[in-house]
Amino acid sequence: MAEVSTLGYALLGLVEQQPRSGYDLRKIFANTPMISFSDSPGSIYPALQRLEKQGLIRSRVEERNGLRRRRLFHLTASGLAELKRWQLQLVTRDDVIHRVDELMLRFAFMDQSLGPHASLRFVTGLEQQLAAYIPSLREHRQKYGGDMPLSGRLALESGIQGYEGLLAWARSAIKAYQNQIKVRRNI
Amino acid sequence: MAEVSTLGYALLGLVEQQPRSGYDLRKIFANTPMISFSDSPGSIYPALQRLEKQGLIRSRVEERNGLRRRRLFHLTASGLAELKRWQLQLVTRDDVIHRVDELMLRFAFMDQSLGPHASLRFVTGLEQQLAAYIPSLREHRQKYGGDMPLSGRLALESGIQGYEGLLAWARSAIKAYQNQIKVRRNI
DNA sequence: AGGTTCATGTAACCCGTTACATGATTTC
DNA sequence: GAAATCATGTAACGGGTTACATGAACCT
Repeated sequence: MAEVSTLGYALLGLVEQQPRSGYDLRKIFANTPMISFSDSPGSIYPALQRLEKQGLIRSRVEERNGLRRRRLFHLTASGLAELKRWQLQLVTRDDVIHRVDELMLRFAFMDQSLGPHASLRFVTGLEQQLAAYIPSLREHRQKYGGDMPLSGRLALESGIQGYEGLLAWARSAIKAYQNQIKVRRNI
Repeated sequence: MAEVSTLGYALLGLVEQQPRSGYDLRKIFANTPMISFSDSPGSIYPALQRLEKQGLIRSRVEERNGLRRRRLFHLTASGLAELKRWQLQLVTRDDVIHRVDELMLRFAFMDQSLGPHASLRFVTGLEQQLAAYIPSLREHRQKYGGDMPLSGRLALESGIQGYEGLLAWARSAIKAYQNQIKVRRNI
């Protein structure tokens, strides 16, 4: 059976929050910071069909007095399990290099499906992978930076600063979760 | 005639620096910060074939005494023109939202093909688009941040900080080019 | 009556991924 | 002589992009 695409996981995370129609999902991709996903019907409706075929979501047509009918999708038990499996994977160096956006997506819905302890483990893993990867970029800059034209050097610099910013973010996220968990325990 | 993919432009930029073989290009994608591109032969060799069919690169087989022969690709005049056309496009809001990586790629090879004035125009345009886009993300955080679970809020925060970091980078790049151009003029 | 928004789809095309395949040369 | 590296390809598959298509309800 085929695998779930990044878009597929975004859809799973959104229909977990509440049952939604294809149109709802398109609006979210068009109007919120999830705008980095395409809101074209040609990507979303086929993706929903695939997820339903795989048994990860199910749909029913909602009849609404006066209003147009629409097809509402909701998550199944196996869809929730697949969502969790995907989120629980260890953060790898490869994720950090090739799939940063997907990492953030995995994290964005994590509290709602797995709770703060899993989220804390995730950002901790991310912090470690970033701390391990960034030095290799710095080394490259030191070795070859002198020979590069200014635009090349600056482009490399932008990559390094992007990862450094992410590392700083991960560290502040760790603290935020440590605080939250401590506070919860004291209630 | 079909268009050039992001990978295609990366290849054009690299063979502009010097003639290179498919294997050279794979090694660059495997061992340098351009590692965010895939180094699989199944992407690179077909991409090179497409570029050659489009007349943007040309190849000759290099015979090397003792060493294996390899196919060296070099940029054609029309390839250089296409590379420049792609790089000279105005930076749009859509670029900033959907194609940040491609923007950096456009910039990375810009000094070598177009010179510092074009690079300065590019980072200036990028700075403007970022400065215009970021407030809409901040607004979203202010409106909906309170209702979001911690992981969602943090994920949004990471996006905002990423764009803010890029904005700071763009401003420092603008200064770097202004200095460079001033110095050049005084020689 | 006409334009906009709501709402859901299909189909062709392209390209990246993954896996398979081959053979020469260098190194140990 | 075996393993690693050099070097170049092909083929099936899947999914995203773009464009096309349809129709109901709402607003003016």
